[in-house]
Amino acid sequence: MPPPPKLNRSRGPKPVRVDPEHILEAAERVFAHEGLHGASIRAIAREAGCDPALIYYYFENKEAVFTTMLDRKFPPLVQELVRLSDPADLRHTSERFWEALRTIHRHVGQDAGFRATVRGEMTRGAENVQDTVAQRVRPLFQALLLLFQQGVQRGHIRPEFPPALGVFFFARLYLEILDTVPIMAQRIACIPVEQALPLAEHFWFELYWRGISTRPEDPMPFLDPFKEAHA
Amino acid sequence: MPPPPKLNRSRGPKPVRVDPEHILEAAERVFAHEGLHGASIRAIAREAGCDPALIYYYFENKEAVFTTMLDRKFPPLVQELVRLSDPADLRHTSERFWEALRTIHRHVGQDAGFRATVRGEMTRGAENVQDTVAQRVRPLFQALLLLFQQGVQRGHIRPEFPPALGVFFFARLYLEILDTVPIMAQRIACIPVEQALPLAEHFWFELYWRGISTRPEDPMPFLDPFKEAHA
DNA sequence: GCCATTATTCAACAACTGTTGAATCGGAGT
DNA sequence: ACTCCGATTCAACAGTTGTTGAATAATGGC
Repeated sequence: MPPPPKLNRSRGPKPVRVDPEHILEAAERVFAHEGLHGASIRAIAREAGCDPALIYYYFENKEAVFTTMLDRKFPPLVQELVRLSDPADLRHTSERFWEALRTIHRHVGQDAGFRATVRGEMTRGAENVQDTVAQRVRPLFQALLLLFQQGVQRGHIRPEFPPALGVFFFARLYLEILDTVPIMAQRIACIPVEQALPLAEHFWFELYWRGISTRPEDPMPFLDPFKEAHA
Repeated sequence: MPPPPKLNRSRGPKPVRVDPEHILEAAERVFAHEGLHGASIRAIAREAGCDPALIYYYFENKEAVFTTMLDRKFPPLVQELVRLSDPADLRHTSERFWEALRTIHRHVGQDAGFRATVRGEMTRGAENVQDTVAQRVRPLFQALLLLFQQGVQRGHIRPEFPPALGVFFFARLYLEILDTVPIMAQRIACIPVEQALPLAEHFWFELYWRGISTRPEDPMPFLDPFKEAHA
């Protein structure tokens, strides 16, 4: 008796092609909750609505999916920050830094998964993954460094503050705020989550600028004031 | 032919008993690199030099190992911070905050794994694990909040700064510095790692205090100055 | 010397992981 | 009509995971 003709009618091209883009978007969502290590190929495939093997058809392995995802996210952000650090921009340094903050917010503010992944792989990931991430972060760091140094030259920023540290505090700690303020607000401090983040951004920037500024008490008119009660 | 008498002489009590303490210490080391999700019972057992099943003899499951570990670490830290927030302590608020920073450093500064785990499970962990962690963090938060509020009352801290945010920035961002400065120094900014962390702590505190202080320009004599060149 | 208890391991379970080779289907080219 | 190729899936691989039930050895009490 010949084996019953398995009704694998599902093989072959689908009505709508599952292209790499589609897989990357699914991967992003899955990496979000799980991190690089925790996100399984099967979970990504499930999210993308295809078979795990199809992912290997388009990508060499799991790590390639991850790095390709990075390469889609980082360049636009870096480009915008590079434009911001143009020496011809003569606005006050505090305002340019505020703009930098908003730029970062626009690019990665909605994407907790991306941030968690980058941070996770940076601090805990395997050696080569750390390198991969660091490579992408470095130009971002360089752009902000330029901005910082211009601030020192123009007398807006305290010259004794180590620029590398200044940039690190600005960017990395801001990401940390995006990541943890919602959770802390909810679980520890019992602040309504929607108010927590804008409030935190405002006061983080204020604190930061006072910290590095040569004239900490100067007003920052471009910052919308939060006059209402604070928890 | 009867099955050969398996020479399982290794069963039964060992010459030295593997007590729960020993397992917890091993678990701490393993959670360090891997996080709660990534650390396997088998890896912990290997580190402790026993069989995985023995861990289930002492602990209900993996999560129980984790929470027991938390319960050994948190209380001493909290206790010390509570002592620090005693209203009878009349030193200047900046000095007390600096002491709080050093206290945190003493308790969790050496233990990157503990920090990574707490942070990881807090932001990414399952719902109930998040609760577990939050429960342990809350008293710590409360102690620092008290310190902050005393600072406001004594006129040292800007009253318009939301206290919850102030405390959050202080503690959570400091942990972030402990975690990421070494890596950033090495991979991005190319600063020697040994110098990076003390430098970062110093300037973080300075920045923070200027940010929340009513008199940001006042000197802080208790801070050892870093007069040497900064990268 | 027997017995119960305690500490320890073994061996297996089912579920999951990254990855691969072969199979299949649909359409384009000729 | 035939062939070829790109897109897709199936089924399996070897490994790892959390967890458990039974087996075993040493120890202490009687």
